[in-house]
Amino acid sequence: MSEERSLNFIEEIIEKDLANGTHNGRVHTRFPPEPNGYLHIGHAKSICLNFGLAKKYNGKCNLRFDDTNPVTEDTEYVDSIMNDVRWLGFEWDELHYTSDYFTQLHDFAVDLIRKGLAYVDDSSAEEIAAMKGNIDRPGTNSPYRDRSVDENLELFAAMRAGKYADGEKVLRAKIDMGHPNLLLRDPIIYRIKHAHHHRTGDTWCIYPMYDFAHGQSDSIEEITHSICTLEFIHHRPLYDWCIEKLGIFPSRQYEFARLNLNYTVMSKRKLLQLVNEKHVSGWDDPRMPTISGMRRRGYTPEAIRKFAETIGVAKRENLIDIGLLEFCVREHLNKVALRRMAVLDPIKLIITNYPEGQTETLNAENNPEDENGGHREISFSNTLWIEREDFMENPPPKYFRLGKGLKVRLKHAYIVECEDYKTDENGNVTEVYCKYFPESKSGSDTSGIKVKGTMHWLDVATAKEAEIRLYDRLFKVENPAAEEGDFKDYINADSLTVIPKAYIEPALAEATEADRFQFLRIGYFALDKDSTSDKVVFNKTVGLKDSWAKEQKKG
RNA sequence: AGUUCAAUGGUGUAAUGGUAGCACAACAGUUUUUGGUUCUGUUUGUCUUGGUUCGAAUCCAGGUUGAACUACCA
Repeated sequence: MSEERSLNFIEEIIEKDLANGTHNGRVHTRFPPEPNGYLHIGHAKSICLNFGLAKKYNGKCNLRFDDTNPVTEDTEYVDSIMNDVRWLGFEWDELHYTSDYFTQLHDFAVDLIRKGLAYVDDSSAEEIAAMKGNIDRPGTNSPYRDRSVDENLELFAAMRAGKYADGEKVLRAKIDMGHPNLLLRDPIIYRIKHAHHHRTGDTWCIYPMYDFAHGQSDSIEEITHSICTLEFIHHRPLYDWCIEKLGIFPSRQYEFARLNLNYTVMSKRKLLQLVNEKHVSGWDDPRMPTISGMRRRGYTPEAIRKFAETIGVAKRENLIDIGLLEFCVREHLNKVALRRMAVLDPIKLIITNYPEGQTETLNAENNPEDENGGHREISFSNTLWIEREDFMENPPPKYFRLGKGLKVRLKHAYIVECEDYKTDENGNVTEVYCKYFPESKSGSDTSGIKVKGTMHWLDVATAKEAEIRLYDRLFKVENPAAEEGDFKDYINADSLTVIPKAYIEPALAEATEADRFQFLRIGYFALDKDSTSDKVVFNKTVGLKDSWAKEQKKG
């Protein structure tokens, strides 16, 4: 059904498993976010991968909240994550929370103690860190490492019963303090936290660590292919160790390279800082690389899914050009966005030979890319708004817009020729005077006049006002996280431009947040949630390709 | 420094021992009542040194470069 396309390395693994009859041909993945922040475009890559694989191989994909740290997690994030996954176009087969497994996880820990593979350590965090050794020096055994099984059982039960304060004791796996992989030097698997959990409340005061929760949760759900990002590659031996020692369902972990986009940051910690320190208006600020930010800005799920497919999946570190994401957004919006006219920086155009007070209604197509897109009516008169940059007093060659003696077509209307203009005391152009050619009406042009340029415009009498917000990249450098010093030093101070009073077609006043528009010759726009009945606000999603701007840059 | 992973045009990603392809970007045209869109064409690449082989981007060895790992975070 789909065109020939090569497999990524994970698909190859799956197809090999399928061919070998591993798990009886069953494919089951999961997307396991921690509910401690909003999802971003990097998560979108992972979501598309995990849910996409399940769909492709007729399998299942779970959504599982990895909520083992009560102090950072919250239901606000749970709700936003579910909303974002659905908005992207995916539905989970099973919904789980790691916290639902707390009892089983606790029993796994007891099992490990019984097998002599875990012990309670009374050392402080500092002492444990000191005994850990480092990259080129082996660690040393804890003095508590050889406690008896019975003593460990008793102590762990006391930990669970709340007999100790936070940090007083931990449960550690007994592996090898000399192991070159630091994660295998007797990792902590349970810690004491007298904290309220967003789902289990005060039932527990001990919580499992990631490494003692994630793999077992995969195993409990009989996940066949547990896909995560490269930084977890060192955790895999521990993931496998737990499964092997516990003798539970053998889920397998595979790692791929996370998405990096230039001119932005992608870590939840950094995004949280931008929000908390008010560098942006919130998690859904249209400049944020979050799903909610992109949604608010006007990106579509189709565009994001296409992007995820285009960038591929591999193990090589990457830094993807934001231009590719924008290309995917334009590509989709070009097909679906309704064409409308808007003037962002207005000056008046007065048609001197068009009768004062006369109005006519013109018919304009909604989308030239869509035959069934229909038409709308727009009004025309002798006084119009046009874009300031569409007129020049001294136009250079190849300028296909207005200037004294130059002719252009007004989109869907007539051809006009500029005869004069007026400036204010500062020399700024305020009005442009043109004559129009009555026989050049769009659709019934018998004038025989050929023009190079077509401009957008608005009838002053019927145009409505709107606030328009323009966005630029949030950072001035390609990779702020890799730069010297604080990443926030590289924030682009001009990333937001607000145009308080622009003009739009009357029909646009009725827009909803679900609509997508192309403002002719400017770019794609979507209604912002800040809109009220008196004031509509539009966000610029992304600009149109502008080959004139490029031409000018060449000088 | 130890361990692990990776290295293909400017950016991504294919080629699974047999013609280095695709997308974006760039450039030149084409089309166009959006300087949008469409269509066509062009430029640019296998980290390095050896080895195996009739044949290596692919396999092997050494080197180089980059990344990750030393939270009671995930």
